Amino acid sequence: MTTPDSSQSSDFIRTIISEDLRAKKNDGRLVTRFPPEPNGYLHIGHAKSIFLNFGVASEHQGGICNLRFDDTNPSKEDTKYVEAIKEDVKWLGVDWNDRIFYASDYFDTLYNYAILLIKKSKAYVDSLSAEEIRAYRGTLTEPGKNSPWRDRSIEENLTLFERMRAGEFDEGTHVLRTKIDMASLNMNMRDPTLYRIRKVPHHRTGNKWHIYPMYDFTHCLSDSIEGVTHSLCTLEFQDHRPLYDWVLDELGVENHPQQIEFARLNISYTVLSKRVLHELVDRGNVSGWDDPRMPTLHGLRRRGYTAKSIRSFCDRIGVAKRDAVVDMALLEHSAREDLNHHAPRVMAVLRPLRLVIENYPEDQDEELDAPNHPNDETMGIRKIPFSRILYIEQDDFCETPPKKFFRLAPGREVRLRYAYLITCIGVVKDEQSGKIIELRCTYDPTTRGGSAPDGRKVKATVHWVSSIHSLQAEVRLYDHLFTTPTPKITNDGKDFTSNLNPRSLETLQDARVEPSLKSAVPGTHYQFERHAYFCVDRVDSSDNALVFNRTVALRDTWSKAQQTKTKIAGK
RNA sequence: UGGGGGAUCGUCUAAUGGCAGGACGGCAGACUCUGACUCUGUCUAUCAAGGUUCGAAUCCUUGUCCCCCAGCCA
Repeated sequence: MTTPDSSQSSDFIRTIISEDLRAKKNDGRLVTRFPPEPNGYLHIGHAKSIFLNFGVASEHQGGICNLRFDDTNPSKEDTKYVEAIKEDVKWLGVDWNDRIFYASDYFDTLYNYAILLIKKSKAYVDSLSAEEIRAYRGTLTEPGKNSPWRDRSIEENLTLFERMRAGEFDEGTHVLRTKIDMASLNMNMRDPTLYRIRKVPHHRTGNKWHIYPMYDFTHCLSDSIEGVTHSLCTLEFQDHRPLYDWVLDELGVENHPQQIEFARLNISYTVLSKRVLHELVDRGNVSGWDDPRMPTLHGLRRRGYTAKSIRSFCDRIGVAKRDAVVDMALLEHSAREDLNHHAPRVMAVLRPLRLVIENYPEDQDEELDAPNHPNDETMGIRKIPFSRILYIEQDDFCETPPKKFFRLAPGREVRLRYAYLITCIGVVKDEQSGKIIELRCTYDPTTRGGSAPDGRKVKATVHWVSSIHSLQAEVRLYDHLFTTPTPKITNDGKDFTSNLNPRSLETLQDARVEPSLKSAVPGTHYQFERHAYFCVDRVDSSDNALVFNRTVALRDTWSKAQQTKTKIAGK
């Protein structure tokens, strides 16, 4: 079990649980569970549930939380998803110890419970087609009507159900349904289906079964079997709670957990629906479940989000019952907050502009000391090579600087970070295009390290790399996957993909990074100073082909001010 | 127009009859060898209308708006 987080704020679920515990309900036991279906990858919405379930259990003496795969639909599920889910949960820092379960482990028990219901005359085999069942169900405002097969004898039902199990019937010919009330105001209570025939192999039980139990039958019983006390799920299951309780009551089980619903997570500029994420993967809108633009845990991890930042994000958003869309900026803040402490600083020039220091000897170079973290000496220092020809960022030079532009300009002096003060004395342009291709500068040899003996100040410090010493790298700049805060809301009946952001990925092939990054280990986090936090891509990066993913940009009041100015000017 | 839920700063979220608070965000400033970080100040909220009460986000009444439900998905 993970360590309790003492700073954990309370929420309505924790309040209920604390009260139950104080009242010695369930003999003072606390058992929760995280029940993913292995039909896709986990996303950050699942992280919310994981931290809620495992978190609340860890906060109480003796509390436990199970990891349980809800694997009742073999046509959609796969072992590869089971493995990916386990990896993600582990990555989040959650330890389920040996408490890993599968609903499919309960298939025999579930089958016997189904027989019990039949014997109690509370379930029957229906031979209507799927379409007919739908038609008989009625509508939201009209009651349904009983199936003609509803009054089969217990013996006939038993025989038919056994034959379903034995694989004697084709898919769709029969189902086992409860006998509740076709006129119920709650659609879920109109004789919901318990079992359907599926003639596909299951990733864990192989060909043993030809019938599979439905969620409403499986979930409550699995909870009960595992001794779960508090079954936490999302809001859309509120209407299912009467059925959850009905099944357990009818079967007279010993342990009857309490289902409590909370609002699922939504984040602006992305989608958190496994179905939709599946579509993005299948249609090739992204490179896969682990595309760094995806809100999946695999994607976020590859993008450079840390488990800790995701946890603090989940702590911050809280747990409540109202529908909400959390600002993506809050997630980004959580990333910066963690990375700021831990990511070593390095210099990288994303869009290089050649800079020649005329008074620096051609055949000379030297090494300068640079701290790995400006506010944390314990992270040490590294050497950075300096020479006559450097690269700086194109954005750090402006031939006709606007007001408040502090960076390099003709005749202006700035500091090269941890190096020297330089002054721009000339600009070389391409004769054809007029594009600036090189800057001519002089340096002040007395300013080695970056400060002037005479105490003079400069308004800006720019980062740089030495041209011959620097390394080429590919840099992937990621932006929001969608252009609108609520991607599922579209105009003119268009598909949600019409809101996909065409600029969600910009790849820079000619970035130059300092040589200390030579053997950067995949998955390592860095701050490219004055740019952003980056993560060495765990899939594509190697010693001879460095690839960096931008996790999240540094806050940038300068460019923000520029954008505001442009916007105002555009009006 | 059935049933089940929900409405508090721009966004999340506290306050369970007693000062509407926190975080993100925005704005302004200080600091700065990252226009970062940090720090300071500041901005903005109880869905509406009635009622009960010394006192209401909270209790009552009547409305309004939003979400979910008609899978042999979970």
